[in-house]
Amino acid sequence: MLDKTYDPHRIEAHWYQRWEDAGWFAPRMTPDADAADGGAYCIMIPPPNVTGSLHMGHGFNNAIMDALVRYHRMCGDRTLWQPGTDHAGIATQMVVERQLEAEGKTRHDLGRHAFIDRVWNWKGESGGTITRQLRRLGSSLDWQHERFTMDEGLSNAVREVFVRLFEEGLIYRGKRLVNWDPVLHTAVSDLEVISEEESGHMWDMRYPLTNGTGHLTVSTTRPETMLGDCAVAVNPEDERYRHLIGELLELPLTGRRIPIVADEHADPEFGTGCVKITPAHDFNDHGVWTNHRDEKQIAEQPHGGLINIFTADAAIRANEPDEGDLIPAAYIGLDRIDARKRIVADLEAQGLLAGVRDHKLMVPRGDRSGAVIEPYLTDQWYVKIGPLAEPAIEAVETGRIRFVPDNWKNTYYEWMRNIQDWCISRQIWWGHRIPAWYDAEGNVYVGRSEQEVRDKHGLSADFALEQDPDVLDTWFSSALWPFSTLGWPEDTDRLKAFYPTSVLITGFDIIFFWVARMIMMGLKFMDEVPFHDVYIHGLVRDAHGDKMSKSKGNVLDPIDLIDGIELKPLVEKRTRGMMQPRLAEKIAKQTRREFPDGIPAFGTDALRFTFAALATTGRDIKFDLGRIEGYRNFCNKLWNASRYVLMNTEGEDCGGSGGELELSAADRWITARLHTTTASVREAIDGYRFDLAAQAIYEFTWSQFCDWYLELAKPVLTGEQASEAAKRGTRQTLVHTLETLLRLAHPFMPFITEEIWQKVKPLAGASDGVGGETIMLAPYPVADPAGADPDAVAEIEWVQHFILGVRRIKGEMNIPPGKTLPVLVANASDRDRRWIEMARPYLDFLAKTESVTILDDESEAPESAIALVGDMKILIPMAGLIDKDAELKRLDKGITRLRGDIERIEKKLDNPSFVDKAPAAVVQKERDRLTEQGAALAQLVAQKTKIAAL
RNA sequence: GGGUGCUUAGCUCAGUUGGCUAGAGCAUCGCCCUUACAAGGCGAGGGUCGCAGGUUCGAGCCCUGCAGCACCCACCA
Repeated sequence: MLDKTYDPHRIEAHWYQRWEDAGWFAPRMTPDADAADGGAYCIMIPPPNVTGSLHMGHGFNNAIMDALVRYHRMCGDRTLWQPGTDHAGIATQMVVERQLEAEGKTRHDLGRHAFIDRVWNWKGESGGTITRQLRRLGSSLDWQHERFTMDEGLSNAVREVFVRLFEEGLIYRGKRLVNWDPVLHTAVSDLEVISEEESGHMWDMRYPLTNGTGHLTVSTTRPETMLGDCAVAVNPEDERYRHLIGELLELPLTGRRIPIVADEHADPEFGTGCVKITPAHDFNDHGVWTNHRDEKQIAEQPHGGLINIFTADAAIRANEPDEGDLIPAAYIGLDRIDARKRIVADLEAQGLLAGVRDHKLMVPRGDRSGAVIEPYLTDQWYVKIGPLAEPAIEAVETGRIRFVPDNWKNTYYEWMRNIQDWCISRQIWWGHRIPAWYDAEGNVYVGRSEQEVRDKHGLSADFALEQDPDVLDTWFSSALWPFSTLGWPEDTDRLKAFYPTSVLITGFDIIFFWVARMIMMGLKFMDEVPFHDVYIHGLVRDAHGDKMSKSKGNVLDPIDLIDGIELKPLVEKRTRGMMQPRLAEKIAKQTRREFPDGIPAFGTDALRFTFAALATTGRDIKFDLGRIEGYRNFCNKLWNASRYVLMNTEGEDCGGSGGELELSAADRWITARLHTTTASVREAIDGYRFDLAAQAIYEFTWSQFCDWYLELAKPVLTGEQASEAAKRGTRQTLVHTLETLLRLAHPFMPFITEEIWQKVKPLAGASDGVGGETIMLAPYPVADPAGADPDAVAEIEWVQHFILGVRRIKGEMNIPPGKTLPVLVANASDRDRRWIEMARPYLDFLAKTESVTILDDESEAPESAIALVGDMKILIPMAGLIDKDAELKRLDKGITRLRGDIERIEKKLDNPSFVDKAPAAVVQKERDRLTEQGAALAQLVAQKTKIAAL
């Protein structure tokens, strides 16, 4: 027997342990001759940061993946859910650097080798956190094959891919403008730069013409970059300046002369129409420079016009020996902000500042450091992306890869068709070292190892080679995830069995970072798409729709929802490590207001069911505690219903004895409903509509099984007059329905279903081939089209209407539900009479009927409150119970509703074009309804007249 | 500037090729500790489906325009 109360904590821990120890998460590698083999099904986990911890996004993402994986496993597919973690280069390195900072050290104090050791240590220390938390969620991942992006095999795959791409000319090294993070001292890709509008200023600066005829005024948001100007551009069509093209300007503060060039980039409508060109510090300017670099006046500029003025810290650099005073001494060493102030002041002093005004501008910041990103000239490695993007676009166009919801393909196309070469080198230490070596002359050699390079190029052991200090962008290794985790470049059994994978489950935020790159790399190296479907889910937001973030203090930890948390530790957790004490105070206050009693423990199943229920397509989800509370209650409901079933079946004859078996209409009805539900749930899951699946399970369990079937079963189970055969039939139906329901719900609530199933299984017998050790390997229910039972459904619906009619009268007349009443029935057909006879135990039990008297002549009836079941009237004598006025009001309400309805239908049917053009079935439906409503109306009106006359 | 999504009950959301009286959960209001469950049972109230047009016999759903919200991409120095 189950415990009296549902306690998620007690059942969850031990079941997970059991599942994992038994090896049930591992995929079957070969087709099973006995089982219906559905082929391979595989999902790759989006690898979380190895040193990270679980957040709501992971919770959501994994709840969906596990539901799919458990469903397919139960369907008999050879199912693999591949686990693993990501080294998350910059993010992880930053964490360790922050630890060092607390000790007053930098990574340079340790040196590269010791620093990397330290990161590995940190990984060892905190690396188990997230995988432990994934286990708490019940995730059925194949842990025996867990991978890490920097383990030996995956590193090998990374080098292999790099070398092959390089040999094909798809990886190259070049000096270009990159997004430079002056705090982290590394290049980052376009995707890692977040531009947001900020308040700034626009400065108008005068550049004097060398011919003494005046000056041009240029506007800029970044005056300090003027030290690197190589020209001023005007639009060739601009009448105001056309005659000045080719003239020279004196670049203030430097004494350098720069030309006026004609370029479309200059918009005559904007500002003064004159643009300063700083090719080494602005992407657009660099483009202009490219167009004009061969013109004599530009080519004669220092460095051909491409003048870098910054250090890696974005401070003004010193002059090189051969540069003379290219950079004026006054500014050297100043940080870009100080330099700006100084330059503006100096220009003003010289009368060259024409004005300054407030200006909103988009400021690019590094997504990790928050530092303002600087366009900066450096040597970097790039992937030539065009040739890779083309087949990747085609794979989606031809439907080999399908986005769910479909509209995300537009986002994908948009980016892929405008894609830029991918800067893959990072000037950090934690990551895959670029497999390239340089000799003293700077020649580059690329190979899988230094030895391979030496062998290939015939370099002797004493020939000095130095490996490129840079590491690869984290996403480079992530891009290989779908095949590298399966053993590539080896041709392993797992690779053969599970690539291409079935579906990728992820958020829209990494479509570019990850999804697109996996598609490109998969097609390139496997010659096949990495997955067939991409299911894109929304973001988990807080109850108000705000993004969860540490700084807003509105983060919910999935583990806290599972285990519960007291207010005090919750506040402590939310305010820990806050930089600003004032912010911490505000968050503490807000948390105390929102969770005055902390967060109660809801359990994993409730959390997972909530995620499933909220997983509507193409929409972010607002996580409201009310929802999870509701689904915790649902778990409780299932628990208690199961207790009831067990109470009545354990130790009883559930039909296994071979004794005579009789199935009641209720038994057949719930069985029919179970088939319908099974069909909807399967259809919903197959269509990635987890919300609909959850809803169907919830509705069946609560509103059908608990509210009606268990109640209808009671008179049979406890009734004196019910036959043994009927009791056996009901017991069998109870057990069978519950057992099937548990399997149906298992992918969404793995723990509670397993716990209960273990108790129910022995009673259910092996009739459904469910004799196994665990529900997670039991077959998923199949809907039998023959399971529909229209007769039973009609009869039970009639019973329900009868009961509802009586209850409604009681409810509205404030008669206690438990009070038994004599009930009269008039205008009963033969079928009604038959059903009344059969349903008496149900009616007595659920409608609390004291007696049910069939009137052959309605005129015999005393004054009564009335309810209709089709044409049949249910009459409850009013004497002493029912208020005349209240009953009249009730009748009026019904009459008004019916009249309105009838009016609408008549209008429709009077419209010749409706009768003419609408499908016959629709018209007939309306006609039937009119008849029905008309009869009902007549009954109510007659009743009203009768009552009113009293 | 380009794009995507959203707007349905007090709140959070369903509503799948257009067709019964637009549904659910939560919240609200009554009546109930009925022997599985008060984390419960029974009943009730609550919506001119963002606005304005159009197509259609018929529109929450399709088309056009507008408004508001959210997000993505690009960017004028």
